[in-house]
Amino acid sequence: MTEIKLYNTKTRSKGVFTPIDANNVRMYVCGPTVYDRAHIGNARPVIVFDTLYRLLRHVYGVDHVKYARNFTDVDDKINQRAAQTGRSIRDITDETIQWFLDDMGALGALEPDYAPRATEYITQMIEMTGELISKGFAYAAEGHVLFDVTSYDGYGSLSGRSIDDMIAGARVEVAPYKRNPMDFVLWKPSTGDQPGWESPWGYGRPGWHIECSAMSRELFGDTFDIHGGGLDLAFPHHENERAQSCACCGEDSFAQVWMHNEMLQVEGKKMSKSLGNFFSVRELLDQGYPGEVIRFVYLSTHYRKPMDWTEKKASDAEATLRKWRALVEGIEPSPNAAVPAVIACLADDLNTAGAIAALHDLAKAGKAAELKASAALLGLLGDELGGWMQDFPMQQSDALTGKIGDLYLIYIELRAQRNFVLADILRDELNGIGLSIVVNQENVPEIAFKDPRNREFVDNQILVRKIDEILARVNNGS
RNA sequence: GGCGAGUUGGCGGAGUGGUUACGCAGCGGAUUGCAAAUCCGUGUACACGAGUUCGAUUCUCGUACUCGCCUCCA
Repeated sequence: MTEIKLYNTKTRSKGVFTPIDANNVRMYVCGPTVYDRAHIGNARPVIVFDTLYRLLRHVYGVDHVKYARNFTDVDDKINQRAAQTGRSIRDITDETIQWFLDDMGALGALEPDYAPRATEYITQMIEMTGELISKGFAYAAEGHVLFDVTSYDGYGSLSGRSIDDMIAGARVEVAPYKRNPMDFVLWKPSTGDQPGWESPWGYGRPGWHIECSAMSRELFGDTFDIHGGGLDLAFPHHENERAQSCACCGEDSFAQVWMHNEMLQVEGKKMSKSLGNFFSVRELLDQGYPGEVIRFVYLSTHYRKPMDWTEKKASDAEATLRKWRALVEGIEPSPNAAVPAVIACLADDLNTAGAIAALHDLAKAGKAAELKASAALLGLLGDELGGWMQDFPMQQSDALTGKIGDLYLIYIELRAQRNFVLADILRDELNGIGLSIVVNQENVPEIAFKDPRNREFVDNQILVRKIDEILARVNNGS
């Protein structure tokens, strides 16, 4: 069996992954708060852990791996959105969840085995909160229930912080009902217009962190294998999750391996609305970047390094995928033809960049079946993401098609007359307006759009006019 | 202030105590009317200083710089 090594945030080292039960490998990944379209940063953990999911299924068998990713559908941002728009919370969360699934599906992400919604596990959260109180790790005060961070010795060990240092930093919400400023909310009161549930501590709603503890316990039991998410979640979210669960269920309970992906930047800068480089996955897709290209770009950088989204990378990725897809077209890979070199890279703490290099080797050697089977482990070159190769978003008008036909005939004629000077001028001019004309191996010219997704082409009339101008100049020259 | 990560050839980006990453671009050649595509060939890079070592880009320490988290955030 392939030996998988993973970097564990908890131990700050890479180690051999040994599942608790190889027949039931369990992975829990923090999913989105559903109030808006997923931005491109949200996509990183989805793609990273989707790739890990594929590897685990490859190694342990499809039926022996379970993957859960939650939807946080109770949150003040959602409440705010509801208040602003006058829509119901359920309406907003339903719609956003579907968006998320659609957008991530477009990136080739498999759907997890479980996609629990927080609001469907309130009972379990209330139960766990009560358990924490009775075990002396939490206390009720003014309608709130708070976790007492000083009651749990291991608090801070996951993210490498000490309570004293953090209090010194003094960036915590101070509240009169807190015994310690670092104490965090398990349950809080709701007023009339906020979502809420009856509880032993009054009408209220859960704090953010308790949902993952309660849901992973319900789905996976007190202990499971891998917990993943973005590095920004390490503190406070994961620290608090772990404190709750380990306090409640025992020190060695909860996740055995903690994995965190690094953050994403755009053209070298932190993504932010003020810089104007903040965009959703949907926007990227609508701009014409195929989901597979986006996925390839993400996988080109190791998940524990900051990743920069750039147009250059996207166009490089597209060129590579075009080549590879041409190579594997019509190839039926044998199910287990994935190449050891690729598997070995992925098994080494998900070295996707190394795996891609190994795929390049296969492509260079012309090993199409191996390439296709190996790429499938990274969720690439499958039929489900291949549509973009045929896509031709630009609609051609009859007038444009006719003009291109004219150009084609003229070019052939010029070459037949061996009037290469004029033929080359025509070609250069066409290049200038985004049309390429290339003579193939059979000596037949082919006209193509250099960038079929170029927005300027949407207006065919402009292109027709430009072609007319070129034709006029060429005719004058003849 | 606290915690952490990074600095690799023109660009992107892996990895390794001594041997070619890989991709793109570039350069040379084949091919072509010229191109494009394709094929062949080509690059000795690892922030700086010190230490460990027979030998360090790779380990240790320090310096500089960059970045992230500590507040909702993947």
